[in-house]
Amino acid sequence: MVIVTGNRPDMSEGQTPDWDINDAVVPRVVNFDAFGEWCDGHVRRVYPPACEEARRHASGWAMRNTNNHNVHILKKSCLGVLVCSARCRLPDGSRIHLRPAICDKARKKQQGKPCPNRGCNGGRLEVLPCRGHCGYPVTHFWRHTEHAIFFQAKGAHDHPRPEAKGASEVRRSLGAGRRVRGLALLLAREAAMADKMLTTNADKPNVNNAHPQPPPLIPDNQRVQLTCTCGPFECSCRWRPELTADTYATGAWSPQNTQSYHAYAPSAPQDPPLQAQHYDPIALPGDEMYHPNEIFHLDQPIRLDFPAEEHTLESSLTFADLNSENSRPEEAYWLDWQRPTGGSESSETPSPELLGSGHQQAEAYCEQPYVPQAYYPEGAQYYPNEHTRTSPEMDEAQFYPTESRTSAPMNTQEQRFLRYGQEYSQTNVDMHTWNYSDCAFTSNDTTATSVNLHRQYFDVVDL
DNA sequence: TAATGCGGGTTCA
DNA sequence: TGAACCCGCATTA
Repeated sequence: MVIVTGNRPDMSEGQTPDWDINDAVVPRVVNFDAFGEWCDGHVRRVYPPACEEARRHASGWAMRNTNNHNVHILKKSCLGVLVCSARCRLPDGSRIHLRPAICDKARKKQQGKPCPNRGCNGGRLEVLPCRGHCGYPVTHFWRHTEHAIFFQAKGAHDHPRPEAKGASEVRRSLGAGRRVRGLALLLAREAAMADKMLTTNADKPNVNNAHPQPPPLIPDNQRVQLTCTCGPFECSCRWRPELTADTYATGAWSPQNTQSYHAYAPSAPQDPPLQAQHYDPIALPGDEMYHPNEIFHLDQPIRLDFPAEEHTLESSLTFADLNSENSRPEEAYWLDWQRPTGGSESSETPSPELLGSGHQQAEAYCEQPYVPQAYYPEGAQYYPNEHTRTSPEMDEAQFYPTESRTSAPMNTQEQRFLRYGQEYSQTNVDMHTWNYSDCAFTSNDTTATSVNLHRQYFDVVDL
C-alpha cells in the first residue's frame, strides 16, 4: 500500500494506518475500499467522496438514524429483522425475514401483521431486534471529510439479514397497488427508468463509475433485453461464475485497494469534491444482462403449497445466494445452520436466506459478552448451539476480512483475514465487488417477472 | 407514505 | 459523560 503522508504517530510508511471514527484527526486517504453493503462485525472502511452509496449512508441492514449529538458523525443503529412469530419455514426450509421499516410508525404497522408465507399457520410478523453489540444494536458511523467518507461499524449482527431493500420497496408498491396495477406500475417504471438511466449516463459518464463493472454474462450477440431485478444496494447480479481475478484487475480504483493516508483535520461540512480518480469507463446499466433462465432464479424462493411447516421442497440457487462482495466463507457454515430440519429434501442449492442471511457471531469486542437467545431453537437455524459451531474467536478469525488496518492490498484471489493480530488467508474469487448502483437501477422486466413469481408464494400484504 | 437526516430531550450506567 | 433511545420536524422521492 502507499501511504501518502501521515501525521499520526501510527501511520508512518510501511505500517498499518489506524483510525477511529471519533478521532479528532482522521487520515487522508487516496485509495479507497469498495463499498460494502453488508458490513458486519467491527469494520472500518473509507470510501471516495463520489461513492454514491456511501454518500447516502446505504446499508443492506435496516439501519435507522440515531442521534449521537455529534453533527460531524452520523450514527445509525440496526433495527434487526422482521420474522414470523410462528417460526414458519418457506418451502426450501428457510425462514421469513423481512426488512423492518425504518420509520417507527411504519414499523409498528408491520408488526402483528400476518406472516406473508402462505404456508404459515397463524404466524405474525414481529421484529427480531439486533443485539449484536454487547446486547445493543449494531451501530454504523459515517463521517464525511473533504477527501473521503469514513465508515465504521461496531458489533456483529446476531440475526439474519433482512430481505433486500428493493424487495421491500417492490412489495410495498405491490401492496398498495395490488396485483395487476402493481405489475403495470413496474412496467411503466421500467420504461421511465431505462430512459432516465440512459440520459444520466450520457450526462455523467464518470461520476458514479468508481466501481468497476463486470462483463456481461451473455455475449452481446446473445443478449436479450433482460436486466437485473435487484434494488440499488442489493444487486445480486454481481455473481458471475466465469469471472476471473483478471477481469477486474484493470480498474484504477480496485475494490481490493487498500488505503493511503494523509492526516486529515476536520473541516467545515461541505459537499465533497470529486477526486481525480482514474475510473474505468463502465457499461451502461442497461448492459447488465441475464440469461432468461436466470430470471426464474431471482429473488425469493418459489413458494409451493406445502402442508406442514417442516415440509420442505427444493429451491434453486439465486443470484442473491451467490452474492455480494461481503460474501464470506462462513456462508457454507451458515448453510449448515440454516439447512431445513430433516434436510433430506432440501436442495443442494440454498435459497437466498440460506446463503445470504445474517449470521451469529459472538461479540468478541464486548467486555461483557452478550448471550443471545436462541430464536430458532428447533432448527438452530440462526442461533446454533455451542456444539454446532466453532468458537467465536475462530469464527471471526476465519470469516472477517481484514479491514482498513490491513497494510497489504487484498487481491481478488486472496483475502487476508486478521484477528487479534493473526492473519488468515482465504481464496475466494467471489469477493469481487463492483458497483451496485450502476447495475441496480436497470430493469424491470425481470422485476415484474420476479414479483409475479413472488406472488405465487407470498401473500401480498402491506408491510 | 416512507426513507432519511437533524436535533431536542430523557434515561441509565 | 457517553450511549441508547424516544420523539417531532423537515425534506425528499
